[in-house]
Amino acid sequence: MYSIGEVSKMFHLPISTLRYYDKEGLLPGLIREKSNIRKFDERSLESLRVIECLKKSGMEIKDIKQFMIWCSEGSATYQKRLEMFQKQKQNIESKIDQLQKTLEMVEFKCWYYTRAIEDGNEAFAENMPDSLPDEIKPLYIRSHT
Amino acid sequence: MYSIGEVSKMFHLPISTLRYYDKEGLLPGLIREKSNIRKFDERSLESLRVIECLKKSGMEIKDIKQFMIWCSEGSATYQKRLEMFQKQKQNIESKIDQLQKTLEMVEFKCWYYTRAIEDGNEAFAENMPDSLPDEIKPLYIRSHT
DNA sequence: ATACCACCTAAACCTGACTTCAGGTCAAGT
DNA sequence: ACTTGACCTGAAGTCAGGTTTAGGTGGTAT
Repeated sequence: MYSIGEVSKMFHLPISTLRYYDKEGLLPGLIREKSNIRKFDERSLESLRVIECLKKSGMEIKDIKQFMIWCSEGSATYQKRLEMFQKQKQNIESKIDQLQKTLEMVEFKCWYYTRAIEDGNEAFAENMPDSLPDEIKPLYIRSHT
Repeated sequence: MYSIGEVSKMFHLPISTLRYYDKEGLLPGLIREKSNIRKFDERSLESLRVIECLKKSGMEIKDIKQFMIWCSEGSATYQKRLEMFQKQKQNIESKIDQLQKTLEMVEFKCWYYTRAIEDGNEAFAENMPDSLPDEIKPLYIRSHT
């Protein structure tokens, strides 16, 4: 059993954030000691680990809350929890795809300014993509579609 | 030359957002017609394309503004613009890495709930990772570190 | 001439995810 | 007795990135 201050240090989260998560219903199993003090057990810590992961994946607080509620409802909600993770898997995959495309555009811009610095101007940009090095062409094409 | 309404349709951005970008200094070259009406030329449209990309990469409005200002300052700022894109390239790469890790965790959870549905309970989770299928073990290990 | 449409501004409002504030409880140390 | 430190609460504040509102201008169609 851990106090809020200890958990704050363990997870590198401000105490205010832990209280906020509790208030928002992200820690449904959280226990209060006599005189109202929060006590985090192993299950609460596991909840925090899951919250950390779901937040990194871009999930919103209210959806994380729904998941935590399902967890506290037992085996009847396995299917819903699975569907939630399957949807989140797709969300993450499409985010990665989007970032890959953005990365190509940014790599193109790196090439572009490297060349502009060499030349001292951007005149080369006037007759693109014909004048492009072959390894840049596919970047250029995809960056502008 | 396009009106704000036309540009709004072309970029699928609300008019209010275009005005907001202008107010925040993201469109330094924007021209006003007699009687104060915004007119978007090819350069403004190219700015909007760049803004779209930089936003997708997760850059903040104030940093995009800085970039746009550098663009309007000519060849003296090529180096700064290059450095900005190089930094942004790294940001995107580490975001992708982070999402890959999160994806592994989410894939593990998909497997976990698929199994829980099969079994009707989560008892199998008690003696993990020993009881894990070999193809899940590496996921499990990485998901919890 | 009046109705309508697309445009304009400043300022207030909104959402999500926190953070800060003002004031209160309680156990332990001096 | 009193101060200190760790905890508690509800309410207000913050920040980014817009959106909405209220009121106003100017050109064209009936």
